[in-house]
Formats: sequence, C-alpha cells, structure tokens
Amino acid sequence: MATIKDVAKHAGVSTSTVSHVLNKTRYVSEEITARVKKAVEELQYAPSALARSLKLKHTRTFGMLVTTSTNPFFAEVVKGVERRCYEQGYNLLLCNTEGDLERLRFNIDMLLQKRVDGLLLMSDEIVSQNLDIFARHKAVPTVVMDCGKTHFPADKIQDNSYLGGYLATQYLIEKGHRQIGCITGPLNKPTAEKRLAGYKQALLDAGLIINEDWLADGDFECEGGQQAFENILSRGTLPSALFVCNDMMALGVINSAGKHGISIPDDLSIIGYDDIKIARFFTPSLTTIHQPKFNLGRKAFDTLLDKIQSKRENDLEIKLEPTLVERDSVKPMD
Amino acid sequence: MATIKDVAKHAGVSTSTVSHVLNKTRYVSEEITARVKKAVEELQYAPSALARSLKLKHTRTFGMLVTTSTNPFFAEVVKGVERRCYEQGYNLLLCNTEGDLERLRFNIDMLLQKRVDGLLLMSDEIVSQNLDIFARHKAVPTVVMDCGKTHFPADKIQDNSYLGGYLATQYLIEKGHRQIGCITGPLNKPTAEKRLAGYKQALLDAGLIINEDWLADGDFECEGGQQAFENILSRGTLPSALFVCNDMMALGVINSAGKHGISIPDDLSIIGYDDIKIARFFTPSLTTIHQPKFNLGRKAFDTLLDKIQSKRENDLEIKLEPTLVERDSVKPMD
DNA sequence: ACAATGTGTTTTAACCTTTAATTAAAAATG
DNA sequence: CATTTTTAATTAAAGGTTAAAACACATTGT
Repeated sequence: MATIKDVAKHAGVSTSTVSHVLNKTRYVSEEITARVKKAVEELQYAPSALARSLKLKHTRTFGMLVTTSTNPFFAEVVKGVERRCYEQGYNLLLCNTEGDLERLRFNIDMLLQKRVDGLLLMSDEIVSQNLDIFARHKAVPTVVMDCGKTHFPADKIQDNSYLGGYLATQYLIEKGHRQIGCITGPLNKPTAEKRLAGYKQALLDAGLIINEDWLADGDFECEGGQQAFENILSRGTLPSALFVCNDMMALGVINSAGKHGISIPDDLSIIGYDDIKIARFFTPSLTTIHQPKFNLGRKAFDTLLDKIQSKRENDLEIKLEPTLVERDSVKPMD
Repeated sequence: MATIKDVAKHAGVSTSTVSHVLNKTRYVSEEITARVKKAVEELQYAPSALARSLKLKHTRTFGMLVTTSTNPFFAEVVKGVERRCYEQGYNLLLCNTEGDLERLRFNIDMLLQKRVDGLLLMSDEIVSQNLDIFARHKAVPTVVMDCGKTHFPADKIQDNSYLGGYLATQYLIEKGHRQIGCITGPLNKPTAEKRLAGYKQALLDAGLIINEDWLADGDFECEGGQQAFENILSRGTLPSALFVCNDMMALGVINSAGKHGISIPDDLSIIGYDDIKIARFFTPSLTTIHQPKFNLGRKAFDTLLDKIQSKRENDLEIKLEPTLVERDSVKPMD
C-alpha cells in the first residue's frame, strides 16, 4: 500500500505538497500538480481515511441504532438515511439492538470509540434508559427518532403517533363504524401508547364507548397481530372495524381472519399504520396511516449534519405529520 | 476527550504501561494496574479506535454492499451478518447501490479508504463488471453472495437457484399440475436465470411442454410481479399453477389475482421463492422455496473472518441448499 | 540598492495509539 | 560481594495524514 510519503518521494516533492494537490487546499503549480497526479496514478495511491480522520477529528461516518432492521418500517427509514449519507459523502454504521439493552450499550460504546461524527437512534429501548455510556465520551451529536424523553441532549424527530391514531379512528367512524377495536403495540413503547391514546380520544369525541373486549396488545410484528386478533376473537363478538397499530400486525390479522373464514373488509374492516411499501399489495390493499419514512430518515440525517456544520447548540424537535391513505381494507357501513 | 497520555500522567506512569493494562498484553503489578484503572475511571477515558486501527492495521469493520436493503430478502441476510458482527466484535458499514454502478464504485472506494477488514458483496451489479476500483487498493478479503463469475478473487456463497427452481416446479408437478407458468426475475441476473433453468428442466424431465404464454419476467419486486401477472393474464388462458421466482413478486400476483376475482389457490396455485419472514402471513400462507438467509449471512461473515484469521489464500465456494416449505398456496389437482 | 511583499514549497509538529528496544531495579546465582 | 538473570517499568519510533510555521526565491516600490 503506497502512502503519501511514497507519492511524495516518487514525485520529488514534499508530502505536504501532495496533500495540498490532493485536497485542493491551496495553489500548487501546474507542473508539480501534474507530477503528483502522475505519481498517484503510478503508485495506485489511495489515502487512508484512518490517518486522515485521526488528524482531522471527523470520520464522515454516522452510527445508527435500530431495534430490528428487518422490520420494513425501520428498513425504509434506514434506507432514507443511507441514501442521504451517500449523497453527502458519509458512511453509515448500522447496528441492531434486537431489544437487548446490553447490546445497545456495547454498540454505542463501539461506535463512539470509532469516533462516529453523529448518532441516529431509532431504538425504543433507549427511551427512559439512563445511558451512562454517554458520559464516557465526548458529547456526540445525536438525533433520536421516536417519541419519549431521553436522559441526554439530542435532537428529536417526532412522528405524532397521537394524531395518527386519532386520524385512523376518526376515519373508521366517518365510514359509519361504531364498534371499533384496537390492536396496539407493546404499551411500554411511547409510539404504541400514543396511537392508543389517539384512538381513545377519537372514540370519546364521537361519543362512542371503549369496549375493553376489543382491545389487545401485540408486538408490532405479524405474530403479535395474529395472537392479539385470536385473543379478541376468543372473547366473543367482533367489532365491525379494527385499528391495528402497525401494518405488520395488520398482515398478521388479515392472515388469521382468512383462516377463520372472516372476510376483510366484508366482515371486518381494518386500518393499519405505517404504510410500509408492501401494504398496498396486501389482499385487500391496506388502508393505513402513512408515515413519511423516507422523509423521516432524510430529516434525521439533515438535522444531524446541520448540527455538526452549524455547530448549533440547542436541540431541535421536528414533527412529521402522518396522513391517511385510503385503500380497500375498510368498508363503509350504511 | 482524555487521551492515553492524560491517563498516564494522571496515574503517574508511562503511556506504554497504560496501554498494557488496558489490553492485558503483559504483566503489570497490582498496584499500578489499580492506579491506571482509577485514572481511566476518573478521566472517563475511552480509547480512540482510529489511532488504534492506524497502528494495528485492522479496523474490526466490514463493509457490505447490497442492492436494496429494504427488500426483505436482503434485509434478512444483512441482519444475519450484523448479528454475527456483534457477536464477534465487528461493525458493519452498510451501503445500498440501488442498481447504480457509479454508486457501487464510489462506495467500494470509500469503504476501502476507510480500511475495512473485509467486504461482503450482495449486489448483482458487480457480476460481470470489471471493477478497476479494486486495483487501487490492497486486496481486501471479499465474499460475494450471488452466483455468477467475478473478475476478482473472492469467496463465493452460492444459493443453488437452479435446484430451487427445479424443486419448486417438481412440487407443482407432484401435486398434479400440468399447466405451469413462471414469473421470473430480471433475466440478466444469474439467480433469476438459474431459477428459470431449474423450472424448465423440471418440466422437461416430466415430459411437459413449456408454454411461452405462461412466462413473463418481473423485477423481483411486488410491482414487477403484478405487471408480469397482468401480462400473462392478458394473453388468454391461465395455467393452473405459477412458479413465481421470489416472494415479493408472489405478493404482487396474489394481490393482482384478488382484484381479478381469481382465488388462490382454488383458481390458481402459486409457489414462491425465498421464504421471507412475512411469506407465512400472506393470504393464503405462501408455499415457497426456503432460502437459509440467516445462515447465508452467517456463513458469509464466518468465511470472511476465517479468511482473515487463517490467512487462507485460496478462494472458497460454499453452496447453501434451498428446501421446500409447504403451506397453503398450492392446491393439489385431482 | 534594498527593504517589503508575495509566491510556492518544505519542515515539522500534531493527531492517539502500540510495541520493540531500553533502562532501572530487584532477585538469584556463584 | 560481584555478577548475572529476571522483572517491571519507560523511552522512542512508527503508523499515515494535515497544516501552521518556516524558508527560499522572485517581484515590486521607493
């Protein structure tokens, strides 16, 4: 591996000059520039980002923590930030926590030792967790991408799950439904809790009662949706519509309903949440609350970059609004 | 940010001693060890992986390139390698190519400048591409995770798509189907091509004819599956069964079939490929060819790690065999 | 003619580690 | 007790880069 020294020697100049022509960081005469470039070419020189970062005190690398990158929702957000990384010449170190707090700590520690320039946190476990880990390191610009408080300073991108929950339920009511159940996420997660709150408020505002028999909590995965649905099913009569708090669980309940001969939307209307890419390809196409996932990823990246470039001190709180997307899984009641 | 020097000064020892107690790389007396540890604690010292890597000439970081990490198949494989990374104390730099060759080159260059210890390539674009980029850098251990030849040395993990295609088609035949169509992936991709070849051979072996009307190619995404299906539909009579070359496209055709009032599996049997996690939650549950995705990711990581640790020179070729998983999307013909 | 200014390049220190070589002190040996 | 061996620590170089400071030389103004 050729180093900058080799190039310098080969071109008969100093390393400093080589550095300057490579980085265009000050004028170097035509002739020498040419000589250096030729040497670079001949030696197949590729600079060491390691040495560069050591000196420059930045790595052009962000670290990102997610609960599970296989979850389509997370996957789409991650892709949004990754795309932006590419556009801005950054790299992304991706870590899954899989709900393991130890893994979370370990990963953060590792990322900080690797001196990432910023941290993107989309892992519910963090919230309410007092991360001593952060104390060990210089404060790194951080953006956290779920609601809930943190014990450390960070920008926050909020998805307004409360509004989403309200919107979904309101839509069902508009369509004439009066018996509306809800399959929530794990209620210790702020997003899940807020969607439920939105649901309840919408019901309340419409003067409808909340039937506990039609409430069940899942795990934001297909399995959990299925189980929650079976749960509700086992308790007797079904509602006419169900607000399922994310699309993955909705997939689970559609599948489960099918097995019980319950037709969606004829026997039961369903509205989901997230609008993951495959939602429109469910059978029936899923009516759902759209989350601007790509934008969320983009915004998170941009906020981080801005914090670094502008040396902004205060912490931002950015709200992204959900919208309803109407497809075929909700039947109007007459 | 405290450095090792600060710790040394604070503990009244040399940096070298601090390094030794931190890395347990040689005996240091009880007393001094304690003093150093105390200093580390008090100064909240966290070593710089950057400086460390510069000296040690390894980064404990792998780079991974995929076409799109949102595709569940890729996502699951990525997660497999990421899990293994965590277990072995590595980090993963994830890059999407999104089919863009320029982006591929740029990313590889970046990863190599960052001095990743190894490269995992799961991006079809590479194949048949003569990547001059590699010449600029020291040969980095690489494993490529799709079939097809490469112009550079690398370990290969192969998924035996030919066998998978054969298995799928054979299964349909066993179930009594005689009119069997196929929706392929983009035929310039080796995996797509091989699955088709397996399909054809199975048909041939059973003495069945290949009806071109029942063949269409998609893009390995939902949309492509839909279009391909509409395509076949528009050509007249449907076959009784369809081998759809990945699960995402299968989702698309199930959705499309639903819209045309075609019932799966009563009117049309479908078998998919990949066995992505959500396949069992399709309606009906998708019969499909299981790919050991997690194992693929794991194997890829392990092969890379082994190459590095054992300094193996030759290139391995590892075959992972697909298996059939029977669910509800194929109806036996009587 | 000579100081002042400007230009293009080099020297050198710094970034933070690890580790081979070295030293100093203690322990063992004859 | 003098000498060798062992042990435990330190010194200093190396890893590959950047950039401030220094330098050498040419140009300009008076």
